[in-house]
Amino acid sequence: MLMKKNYTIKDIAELAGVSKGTVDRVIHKRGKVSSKALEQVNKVLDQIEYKPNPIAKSLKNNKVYNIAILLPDADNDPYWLPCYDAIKQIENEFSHFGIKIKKGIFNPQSTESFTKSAEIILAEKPDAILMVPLFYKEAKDFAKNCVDANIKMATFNNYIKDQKIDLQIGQDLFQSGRVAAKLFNMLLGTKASLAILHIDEAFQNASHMQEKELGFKTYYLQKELDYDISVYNLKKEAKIPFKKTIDHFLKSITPVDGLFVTTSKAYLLANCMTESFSKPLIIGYDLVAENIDHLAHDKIAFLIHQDPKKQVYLSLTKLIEYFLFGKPLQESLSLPIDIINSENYPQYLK
Amino acid sequence: MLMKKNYTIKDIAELAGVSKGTVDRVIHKRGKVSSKALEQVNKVLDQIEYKPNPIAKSLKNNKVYNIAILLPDADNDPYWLPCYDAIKQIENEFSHFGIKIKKGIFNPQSTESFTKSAEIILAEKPDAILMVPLFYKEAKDFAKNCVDANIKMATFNNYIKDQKIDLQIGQDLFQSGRVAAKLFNMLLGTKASLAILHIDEAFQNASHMQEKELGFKTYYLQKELDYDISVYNLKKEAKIPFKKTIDHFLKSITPVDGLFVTTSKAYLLANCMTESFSKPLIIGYDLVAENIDHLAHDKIAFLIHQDPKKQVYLSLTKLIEYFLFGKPLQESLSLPIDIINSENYPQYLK
DNA sequence: TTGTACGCGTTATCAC
DNA sequence: GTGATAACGCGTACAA
Repeated sequence: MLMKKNYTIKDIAELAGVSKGTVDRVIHKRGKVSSKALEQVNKVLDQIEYKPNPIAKSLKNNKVYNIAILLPDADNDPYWLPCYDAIKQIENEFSHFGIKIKKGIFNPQSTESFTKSAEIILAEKPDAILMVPLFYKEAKDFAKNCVDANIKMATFNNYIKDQKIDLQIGQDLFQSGRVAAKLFNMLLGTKASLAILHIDEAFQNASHMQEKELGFKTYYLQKELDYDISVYNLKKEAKIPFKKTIDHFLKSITPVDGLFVTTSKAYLLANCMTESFSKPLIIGYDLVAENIDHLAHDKIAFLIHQDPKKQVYLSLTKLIEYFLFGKPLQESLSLPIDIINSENYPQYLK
Repeated sequence: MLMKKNYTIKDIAELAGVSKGTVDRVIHKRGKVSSKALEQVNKVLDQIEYKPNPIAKSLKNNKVYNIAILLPDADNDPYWLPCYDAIKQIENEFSHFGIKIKKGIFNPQSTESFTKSAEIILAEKPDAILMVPLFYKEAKDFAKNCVDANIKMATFNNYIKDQKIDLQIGQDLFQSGRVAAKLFNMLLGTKASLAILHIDEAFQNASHMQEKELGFKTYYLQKELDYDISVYNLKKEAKIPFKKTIDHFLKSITPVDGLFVTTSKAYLLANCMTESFSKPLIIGYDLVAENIDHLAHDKIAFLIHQDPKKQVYLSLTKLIEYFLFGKPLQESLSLPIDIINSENYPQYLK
């Protein structure tokens, strides 16, 4: 094994005493090579390690790769805002590599909106589609259509089971429920009463919330702790302000030591905490502005950061590396479950 | 402003009615261009946005960039182990971009070892040096020498002040002390007694530990909490096992509610915790194997993750992007202060 | 079955 | 001053 670093096709051709074309035919198994030449080239290839130069490859191959992203509108829910930053960043970084990104934006409260955007995107036949599978059934069907149309399929934020997806990036939601449970356990000791709150505009996040709930409950069961846990669904009613619904709810329940909010809406709860109420500890999700404000003022104890920006950035990077450099796509990747308190949030915000 | 995306020099030449060479001279300000041609080219450049193609650039420019890394031996302290993974990963990813990495390994307990490695590295005049400035004075002097020799200088893990460094990546240590303080505050309430432990083989980490201590104390002062805080330095004595020193220490102090270990040596403490002792809460630093073991068994409450792997990976990436694509180097960058408990550590370990 | 020549975009050199 | 041309490494079309 020689030690020189990067061999080119030209190098190999010289070493084997044949021409570049022959080497190329051997490497790409195009045939039309005499057994003698084949042997000579293979002999060289065995001794050295040949890796094609990805730079030269992508310079030559000035194909445009179209990647589409199906994601929710950020006006409806600021949780999605960082995703748009990630897209912009990727566009800047990879515009010269022939990467084009097209956004398909849908209303997170409307299944029809999702389906419609999905159809528009699919009609343009991009090379890959990255989507947030908020609506499970629709997303799964759509994923199947894409796979059939030979479009690479990736998801973030949620997972899809029972359907082959090329790349799935997100957080282990069950485990994040356990993380919250552990935090309460440390803060409250061996005995306490807790409430799990699924607060959402609509219930499109149902499976999302349930996985968290399950992880949360499982923790206490496994540790055999004397925790009393009740579960509530709070949904925005047609003409009633959300605040009113929550206020009413808080007055109606028997006081608890801790509240676990499985969505990014913990701030709605914190908003309603008055002096009169017994001030339970709140653990919620996501670094949206209003949550951070309450975290900084100790009205929220902890937030779990799902880092949607990183999810998008990573997903796109993986897809791009697949197209440009032929790196394999891992099927699924779980990102860290970041625990955030009033002292460490700033570094997560850039 | 036209809408076509990436203009090449050839495009510009055609639009301006001159040759590629002339356009090149205008763009690179090499002179030798008639005022008429200059005007024509500038007119085109004003209307479109020209960004040179970094791929073609680096294909042509097949220069090798040598980057040297001065970092501690991982045998002495497993904390550094992940850094070596990061280096390997970078080598794989960028070998085709002409990036060569050379390691200069030193003993973290020996100033001479550092100086010697530094000299060897400097003698080879790499394009950039990334180092861990464990020994402040020596590192600062060395940094000055590098800057004078026109070598790009980067640091990770610790910061250097009063000396211009091109890139500094690390964690805000003062703030990480505050994070630990906040965690104790949440676990222990408004009144408690704590001990800060600086446990180290030697004291090369002095400034490191002191910044954490300062942040920790500052938190309680600012919040005006009734916390009693004592500080201890525990150092490995020549012929006495560290365990014995720590055991003795634990028996000698008045019991406290919490122990804050400012180094990665919290496991040494946890090892000595017996049933008889009152079991104070321990918060320490770093995901080394022994710490994680205690974390998983609830002998350590929290660990703060400094992510040395990410620090190295990011530092090297920034340097490489500077060389290959001319991206500017930010002077300093603070990474997130990750809070780790028994439920979320696995995702941080890959 | 082979070798050669061309083009991708940039840069540097060399005639004109 | 200027424009044509070679070179970086790869893939491929085409000629031998």
